[in-house]
Amino acid sequence: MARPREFDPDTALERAMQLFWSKGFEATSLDDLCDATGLSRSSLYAAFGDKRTLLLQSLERYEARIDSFVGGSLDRPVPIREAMDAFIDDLIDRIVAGPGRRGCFLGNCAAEFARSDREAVAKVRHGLERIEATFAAAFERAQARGEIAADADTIALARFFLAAIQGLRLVGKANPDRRALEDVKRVMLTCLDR
Amino acid sequence: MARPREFDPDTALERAMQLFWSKGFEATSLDDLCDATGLSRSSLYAAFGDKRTLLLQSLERYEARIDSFVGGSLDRPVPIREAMDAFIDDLIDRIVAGPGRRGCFLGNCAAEFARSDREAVAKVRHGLERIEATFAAAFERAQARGEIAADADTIALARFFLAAIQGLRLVGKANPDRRALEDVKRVMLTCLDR
DNA sequence: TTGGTTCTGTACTTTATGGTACAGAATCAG
DNA sequence: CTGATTCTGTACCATAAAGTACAGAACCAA
Repeated sequence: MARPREFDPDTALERAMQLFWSKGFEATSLDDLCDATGLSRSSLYAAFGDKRTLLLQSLERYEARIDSFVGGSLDRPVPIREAMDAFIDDLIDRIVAGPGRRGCFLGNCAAEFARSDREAVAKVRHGLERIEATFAAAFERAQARGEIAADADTIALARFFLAAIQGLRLVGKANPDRRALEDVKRVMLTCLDR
Repeated sequence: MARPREFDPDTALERAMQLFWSKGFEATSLDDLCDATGLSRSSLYAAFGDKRTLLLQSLERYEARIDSFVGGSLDRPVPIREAMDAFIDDLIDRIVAGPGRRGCFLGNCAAEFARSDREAVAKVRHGLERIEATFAAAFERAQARGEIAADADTIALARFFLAAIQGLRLVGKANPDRRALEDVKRVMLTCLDR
């Protein structure tokens, strides 16, 4: 062992992820990344490999975070409908206020890489499936509590909410209008009443 | 008047649009555009202005086309639920088969330009609102026919389907799995039964 | 035919990009 | 203290990009 690192890789990755999330992969230059992380090119490359590898690591980081965020939001001692309502309301608040306007990092990467990077898309799919499973688990618990019809298909519901929320966030980018987004939310939530 | 054009601007724009739709704006180079259209740089610039202007024109072209496609799909002599089912099934078919995997051009641009190009986003919003209106009109007609509950909010329904379909197409990019997408469709359609 | 005008293709310029080389600074083991 | 080793910053390289200049081809009017 010799000279130790002068930076914290964890915070550097966090900053890189935030930047990729906000600007997308192509639109983020290495200079941008160096500015945001405070690292020089050499340190960046030594620590994380090239730009694309850094993106893949950012995706993994995001996946873990978003999944635990979703899980935490839905695993509260309130009816599932109430929890979902609050969860989506929170998303809408952030879209309208601005910071949520950058969408979901997974969704952004799905849009950007669908045709060009199979490995990145595989990571995105993995992340989406994980969120889907988290939704499904919450719906199953709610079903056991009698809050969702016993014959409801919780997997289908999970897939639906996954897609609908991606759509909400995407549409919100172009039209961050609270009323419109709340209309979407209201109809979405009726799918739990059955 | 002097030397006439050797190309058809309409087909050139069509090809440019297809390319932007498939690859996105940043990832499409001028060389790509010249290859696809068969034009030289000079002709491209003289006819359409710079790359960004060409994208904006592509957006307008797409908007008109997608709106008339949606309108045509929903304005058939069948119950609205059946028409929506067929419409979404068609989307799913294309996603699974491949060509639909590039998503909706409006959605792609929403994702790519949300933060970087207000004018492009305004065009996207305009297009989305137009589709929303087309959905709403179809739902109102269906409501008048008694196929949708008289107290249903057709605007909210339109906004919901707009977002949900964007979500379906986005998720389909990362995971073009027919069963999963049909699950999403099935739950979506229940929102018309009320 | 001819002259003015518009179109087309090539070659170029400028700028920005991702990635690398390398010299020197900082550290720890012995 | 010393020297091997790892880290950091600067300078650099090659490439690709968007956009432009310009010469010459194609056309129409007279």
